[in-house]
Amino acid sequence: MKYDPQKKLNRNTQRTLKAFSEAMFGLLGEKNFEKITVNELCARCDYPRATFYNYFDDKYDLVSYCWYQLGKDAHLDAAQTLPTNESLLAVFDEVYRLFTEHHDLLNRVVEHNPIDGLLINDFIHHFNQVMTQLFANGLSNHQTKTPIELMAQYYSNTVLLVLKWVFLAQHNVTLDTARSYLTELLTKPFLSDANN
Amino acid sequence: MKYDPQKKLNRNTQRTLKAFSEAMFGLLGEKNFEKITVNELCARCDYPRATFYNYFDDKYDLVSYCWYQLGKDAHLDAAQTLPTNESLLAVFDEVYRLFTEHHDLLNRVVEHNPIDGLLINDFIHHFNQVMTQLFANGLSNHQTKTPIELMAQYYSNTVLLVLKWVFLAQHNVTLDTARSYLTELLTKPFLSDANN
DNA sequence: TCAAAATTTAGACACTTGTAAAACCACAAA
DNA sequence: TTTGTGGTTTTACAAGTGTCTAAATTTTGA
Repeated sequence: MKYDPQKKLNRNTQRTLKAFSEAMFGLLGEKNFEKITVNELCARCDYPRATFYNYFDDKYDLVSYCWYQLGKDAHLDAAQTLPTNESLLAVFDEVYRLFTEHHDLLNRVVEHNPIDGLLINDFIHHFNQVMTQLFANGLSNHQTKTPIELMAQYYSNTVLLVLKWVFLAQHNVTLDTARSYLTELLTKPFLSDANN
Repeated sequence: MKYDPQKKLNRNTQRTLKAFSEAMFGLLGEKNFEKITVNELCARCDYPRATFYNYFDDKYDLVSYCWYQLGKDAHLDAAQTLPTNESLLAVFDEVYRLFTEHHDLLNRVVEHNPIDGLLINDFIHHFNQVMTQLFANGLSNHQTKTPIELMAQYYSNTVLLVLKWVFLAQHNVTLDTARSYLTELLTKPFLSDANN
């Protein structure tokens, strides 16, 4: 991104960013991301090519701005109070809520894009970044042999693994079931040798 | 891949595949993957463009063939005997060994490619696929509330998280330390509320 | 209200991509 | 030796990418 979305932007800039991200969201629901061209995006929102490159480096840049937009109204303050079961699950719940809110967008995206393709990877990766950061802060005064950064990545990874399973791999289980999966994964005390 | 590397290939085909993958390995150590063009690959191994497209769909296709080549001499049979601590760690050890074997290639790659960029994601993803498959087989007669496929993904994810930390994020800790991280992550019985 | 400053747009450019048709080659069977 | 077949290579092409310059337009501040 050439513009920092955190910063105050003038009305014109906001309008342009919105137009492009809406064009992208629209097209994502219609066809494979790889097949989407910059020309197409520009045609859809009726801006010249040069304007696109004025705001974004390329379509990857735009799509990551889209994920930012999509994620920015999640309230993940619970992560600040890590480490507790409750706060971890609270974060999980909130992202579950967010993904539910955009359920039909996600469904349409999954229809046209492979689950392990670049686009969905990128989507997951975006939230992974955000959550890892949050968890790392929350864990900052926690002490373990394992580095905090690694722990944060682990928790974020695992939370998103379950959410990907539910919303992108479309197993569409209830929040309670999803929670029970997450809890089992995180608490399962390693594979027992006496098992089976 | 237009050719199945499992199948027997005639000498010519093998030579061509090898030439292209070596060209790719070479260039990966020299510059960012995004900047590598098909023309460049062809120039390096002195094959015409059309030949490239004869064998691969695009450079992503080639690079995934490269990862396949790199990974194919890992002996991961231990995964068949899941679920036990030992077999999981045995798999971990073996991939650790494999990555150590290619330590300088990985270092060079990391020098030119962002840790969270497309290339390294793809690299991790390749091994994730392979390991998830193995674990899913190993777990097939194991019963839990959580779906087996999800469990397999969880173990594979976590193993690779640590390996990525060590080899790609270049914290370069010893096998023993790496093992202890993995064990702590997998056994840590959730975040305790009484903590800190 | 006007001129300077900044931003947006048009058009062109060099380059890459992936595909397709036709020429070319090697090697086997007749 | 001839002929056919399969694969490789040449060449050409349509389309997309990202960059650049200059012109047009908008914004800003005096």
